[in-house]
Amino acid sequence: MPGKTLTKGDNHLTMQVVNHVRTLIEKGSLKPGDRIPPEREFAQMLKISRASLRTGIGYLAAMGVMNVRHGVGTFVADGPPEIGRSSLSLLGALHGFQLWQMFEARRLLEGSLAALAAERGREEHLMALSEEVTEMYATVQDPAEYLIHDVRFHRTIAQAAGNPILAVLMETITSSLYGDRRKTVERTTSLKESADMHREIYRAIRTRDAVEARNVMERHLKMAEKAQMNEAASSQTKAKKKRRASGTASS
Amino acid sequence: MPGKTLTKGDNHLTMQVVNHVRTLIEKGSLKPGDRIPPEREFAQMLKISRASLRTGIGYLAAMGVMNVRHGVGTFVADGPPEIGRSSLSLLGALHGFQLWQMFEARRLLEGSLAALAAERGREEHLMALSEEVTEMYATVQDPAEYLIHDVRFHRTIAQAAGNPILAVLMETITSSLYGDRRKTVERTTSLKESADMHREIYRAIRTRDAVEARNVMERHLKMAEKAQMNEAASSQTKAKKKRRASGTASS
DNA sequence: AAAAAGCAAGAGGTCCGACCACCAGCATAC
DNA sequence: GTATGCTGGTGGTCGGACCTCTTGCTTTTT
Repeated sequence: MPGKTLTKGDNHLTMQVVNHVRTLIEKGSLKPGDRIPPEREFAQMLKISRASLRTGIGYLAAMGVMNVRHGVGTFVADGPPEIGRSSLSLLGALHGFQLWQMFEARRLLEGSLAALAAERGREEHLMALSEEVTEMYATVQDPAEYLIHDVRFHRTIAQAAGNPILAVLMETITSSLYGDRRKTVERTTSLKESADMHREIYRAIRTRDAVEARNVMERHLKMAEKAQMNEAASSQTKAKKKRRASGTASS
Repeated sequence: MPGKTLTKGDNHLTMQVVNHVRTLIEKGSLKPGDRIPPEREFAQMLKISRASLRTGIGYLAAMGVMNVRHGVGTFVADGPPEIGRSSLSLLGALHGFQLWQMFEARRLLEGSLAALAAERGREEHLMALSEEVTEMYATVQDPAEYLIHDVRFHRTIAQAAGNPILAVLMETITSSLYGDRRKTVERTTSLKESADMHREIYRAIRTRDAVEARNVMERHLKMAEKAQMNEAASSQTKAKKKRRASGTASS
C-alpha cells in the first residue's frame, strides 16, 4: 500500500484531518506554539463540515498534539511533549494497573534517564539541575512551591538524557501519578530529606557517575513510593464523601 | 468542583463523557469487549446532545480505550492495551524524534522486560515463548508469517514480566516502528539468525538468568536496529536501480 | 490623563434534526 | 438450498443556529 500515509484505523474524515495536520507539521509549516486557522475557515479549506473538523481536532487534542483554548483558538502543543494526559489513567482503570507497577515503571525509566543524563548531560543541564536543587532547599517549608521544583528537576534530567521519547514516557507516567502526588508532598514532614536525595542525584550526574546516578534515583523513587503507598493506604479507610476540613489535609 | 474526578483539562462535556465511562469501568459494569449503548440512547441518558457524546467517544477512541465499528456499535477495547496508535508517531513528527532514540527506548524497555520475565515468568509464559520460537524456525522462509511470531514472542515476554504498564509502553513504541519493520523483515536474508537469537533469549529466561536475558535482548535489538538503519539508508538512495547490491549481506 | 466599565468581534462549544453509509439478519425469490 | 434483496439499527456527515468565553477597544468615570 504505497502512498498511504500512516495512521490507519479509524474514520476517514477524522484521519484526513489528522494526516493533513501531520503533513503540515512534517512540511514545517506548522510548529509548536503555532495557531491553526479558525474552525470555520479550516473546515472550508478541507472541504469538510465543521463538525468533522472538530472530530479530528478532538482526536489530536486527545493525544496531546493540539491545545484548544475556548474563545481564543487552537494551537499546536508546545511545552514538554506528553501523551494524552489521562490515557494511562484510563487504560489503568480498564486493565487494572496497580500502583506498584506504576512505580516500578517509573523507577526503571527515571533510573535509566538519570544514568543517561550522567553520560550525556551538558553544562547547561547541570546548571539547571543545580538551580532546582537550590530552590528545593529554599522552599522546604512550602510544599506547593517545592513540588514545582521537584517536577522541574526530574524533567530537566529527562532533557539532559537526550532522548525525548523516554522523556515523554516518563512524563506520561508521572502525570498519571501527579494527582496523588500532591497529597503526599503536603504531608511529607521532611522535605529536607527529599532535597538531600535530589542533591545526591545531582552530584552523581555532575560527576558523570552513571551507575551511582541510577542507584540514587532508584532509591529516591523507592522512598517516594513508600510515602505514597502509606498515604494511599490511610486514605482507603475512609468514606467517599468527605469535606476538606479536619487535620489529615488531603484531597 | 464537587464530583470532579481526575482527568482535568479539556471541555466540560467531553470530560463528562470520559469520566462517566471511567466510572462505569471502575464500577465494573463495563468490561473490555462490552458494548456501550447506541449513541442516540446514550446521549439521552447523559442528557447531552449526540454531537457532544460523539466528541467524548472520539476522545476515548483516540487513546485506545474505545473501539468504534461503523454500522455495528461502540465497544470497550479488549485486545492488548495500547496507547493511541499514532500518538507517538505524531509527537515524533512534531518534536523531531530520531530513529536511534526510538531504538534506544526500545532497548531499555525490552531489556528490562526480559530481565523481569526471567525473574517472574510463569510456566505458561515459558511454554508460550518456546512455542513461538519453534514457530519462528518453522517459518524462516515466510517473512510475513515469521513477523507474526516475532511480535508475539516479544509481546509474551512483556506479559511474563508482569507489569502491564511497561508492556503498554513497549507496545506503543514497537507499533510506531512496525510500519518500517515489515519492510526490513522481508529483506532480511537470515531470519534463521534472528530465530537463533530469540532462542537464546528464551533460554536465558527459562534458566531465570535475568542479566543474561537483558544482555541478549539488547544485543538482539541492536542488531535489529542496524538492519533497519541499513534499510532506511538504502531506501533513501534508491530512486533508480540499486546498482551493486552491496552491504546488507553482513552479520 | 489614567483607570474603570462596557461593548463588540472573533473563536470555540453545544445543540438540533435530517440524511448518508454500513452491517447484519430475515424474508423472499429462484 | 442457495442466492437475492429488503429492512432495521448503528455509526458518520452535514449545515447552520445559537451560546459562551476571551480579548481588545471604546466609552465613561474619577
